[in-house]
Amino acid sequence: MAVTLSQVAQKAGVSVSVASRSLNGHAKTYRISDATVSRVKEAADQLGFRPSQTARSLRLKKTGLLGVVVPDLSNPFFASISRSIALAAETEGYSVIVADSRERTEHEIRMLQQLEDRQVEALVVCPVGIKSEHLQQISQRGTPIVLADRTFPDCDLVQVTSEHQSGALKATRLLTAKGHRVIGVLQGLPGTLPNEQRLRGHAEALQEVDVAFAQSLVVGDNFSETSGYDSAKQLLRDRPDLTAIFALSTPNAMGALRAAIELGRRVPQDLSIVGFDDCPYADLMNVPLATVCQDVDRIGQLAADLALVAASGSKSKKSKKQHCVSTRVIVRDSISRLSDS
Amino acid sequence: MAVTLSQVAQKAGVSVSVASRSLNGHAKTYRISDATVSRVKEAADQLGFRPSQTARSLRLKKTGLLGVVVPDLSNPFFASISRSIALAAETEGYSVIVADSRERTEHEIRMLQQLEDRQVEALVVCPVGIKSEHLQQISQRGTPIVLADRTFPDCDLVQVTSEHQSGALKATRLLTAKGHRVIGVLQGLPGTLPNEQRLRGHAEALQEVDVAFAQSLVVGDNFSETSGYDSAKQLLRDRPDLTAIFALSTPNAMGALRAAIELGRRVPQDLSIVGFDDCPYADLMNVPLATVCQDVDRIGQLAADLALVAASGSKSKKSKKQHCVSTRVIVRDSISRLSDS
DNA sequence: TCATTCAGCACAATCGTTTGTGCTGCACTT
DNA sequence: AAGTGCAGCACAAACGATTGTGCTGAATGA
Repeated sequence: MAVTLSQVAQKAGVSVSVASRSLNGHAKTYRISDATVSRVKEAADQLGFRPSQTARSLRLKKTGLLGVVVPDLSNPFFASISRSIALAAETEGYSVIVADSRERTEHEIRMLQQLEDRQVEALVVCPVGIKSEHLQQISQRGTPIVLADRTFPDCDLVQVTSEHQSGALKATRLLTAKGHRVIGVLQGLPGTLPNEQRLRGHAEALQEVDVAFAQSLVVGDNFSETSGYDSAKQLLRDRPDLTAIFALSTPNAMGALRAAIELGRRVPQDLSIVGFDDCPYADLMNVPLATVCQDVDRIGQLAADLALVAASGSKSKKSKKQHCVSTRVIVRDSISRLSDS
Repeated sequence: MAVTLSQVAQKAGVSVSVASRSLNGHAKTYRISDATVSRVKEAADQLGFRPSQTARSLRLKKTGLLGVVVPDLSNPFFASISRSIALAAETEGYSVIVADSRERTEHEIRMLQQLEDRQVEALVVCPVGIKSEHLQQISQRGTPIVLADRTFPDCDLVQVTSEHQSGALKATRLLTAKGHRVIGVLQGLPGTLPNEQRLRGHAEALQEVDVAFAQSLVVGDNFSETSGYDSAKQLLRDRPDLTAIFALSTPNAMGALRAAIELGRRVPQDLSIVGFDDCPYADLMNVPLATVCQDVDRIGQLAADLALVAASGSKSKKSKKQHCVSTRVIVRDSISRLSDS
């Protein structure tokens, strides 16, 4: 159906090799006359020739494809990351294949396999779970891989992550500065680097005001709204002395907000809430949620750039592995000063 | 780097053709002995053979790729559509390349070109703008194309769209039922099918209560928040008699909400607002926004299915062109009964 | 014993590019 | 006039798979 190079060559009255070189700008180095070049170009134009990317991928061993795997594309956080990756990739002439692992490692593995088979030149993965062997294997098999968001402490893959610890530090400080001392934490997936670093930052802020970090105040087991809702509800019942909640994700925070409303706790009068990550229209929320927000665009762009650099040879293994993107605190109305009664 | 079929063949002591057929289940039809088949399979396993998708794409003229173009991947609406497309495609063994047209026709054209060059087997496009020639051309060149969300009235491409008119009818009825008669409309991009059909539904609802549709109450020129904000602010100033606003998109509605707050108009006491499309956590908003929501999952799934069916031959042009997905009204607190003062 | 048959495989073309190398003339030189 | 050089192109081998067809040898029949 599509017009091929040999048809162009035929129309121009030359061989395919000459046609190829004429169109690729290799004319000079292969001594092809200007007259021939323009004849070829004209023929190509007239026929509407478009080189088959599939064929050149095979020949050049370069697919121009970047694989992206995220846990949930409908989550604005991952959607934004995917977007910035796609935009960054496009400026380099790459296309991105996105895959949704549906928060399941088994799917993640399958999607990665598929992408590897398609010979993507590099991968950007926001992993689910806490194991990284399958990722390391891919890397060892030769496909450069960049981890974003949920990375692994002990793993030597290239990683892009936010400054979780200092972000959490700043978040908790917002609370301690207002007098809060009994602060519940709605955590995400335990064992993941973001979660642990945020906990550490939280503990650090507590230490600044001489409060001991209490594991009993840390509840929840993943980044979802259900986890936030359930564990917040439990915590609010168990600990009447609780005056504030630090939620380690936006869904967690929304779950907390919902729980608070249902339990008749007014935010921020009865309960202050700080979240992690922003969400669209957060300022128009029931209670505009104070939060530490990550620079999703930068994360995506950086991850894409690192992946593409890795793809373009440069097998100098000495390049930096850990890349951190700074966070930004957004103060909104969900925090109130604790009346020292 | 990767292990090829010929390596497998060599290890098994057979020719590539035998190896190929052994692994593809064509053994019987080509009279290959069971012993040979298992030898080949074992060799493939041991070497970790994975067939090059690039090579088989070239040979089979099937890339197994589905192209998706959306105006803004960070918009939850398009993110969700992309996700359901990706999930649907995956079950059929397809991978999807997503491209973000950044709300610009010029980018859309470029992305489409790129996808065509990559020989995607079908396209799902949420077009920007109001021209469809470039889309028709692609279709004519042989790549099946399915339009979603923003479709074109006069165009004979396969389309998946919501029941905009009946949706808008239901939305406006929410307002007229509460006594509202002077209703401002924050419209999206004029000329697009969703916009026009929603306007028609709105007018239909007005007619039911014997109110003439007034063009002067229709403001705005695209689906963005800025458009909603600016035009709402203007409208609220110009028309003190206005008691309600129907926003034709979520960003438009959010802009209106922001404008209302800034102008000191309480929602819903002073001003009722109804939106189109839902957004995450809408129920936790400042004013939980009543809205007509589209079934994004269904839209994506349907679009993907149609695209893939079109890709799989079935050149029976007699298949249905226009596909409609029903909408659902979500009543929330942003509407109040008009006190008949 | 010779021809026929078919099981079991190998050969080679093909998909559409890119690219190393070889071939043909013409213009030179001496 | 024979050799040298180079401009200008064509040939053909890859890339890694799929697939139509041809080849070989053993088993069968007569």
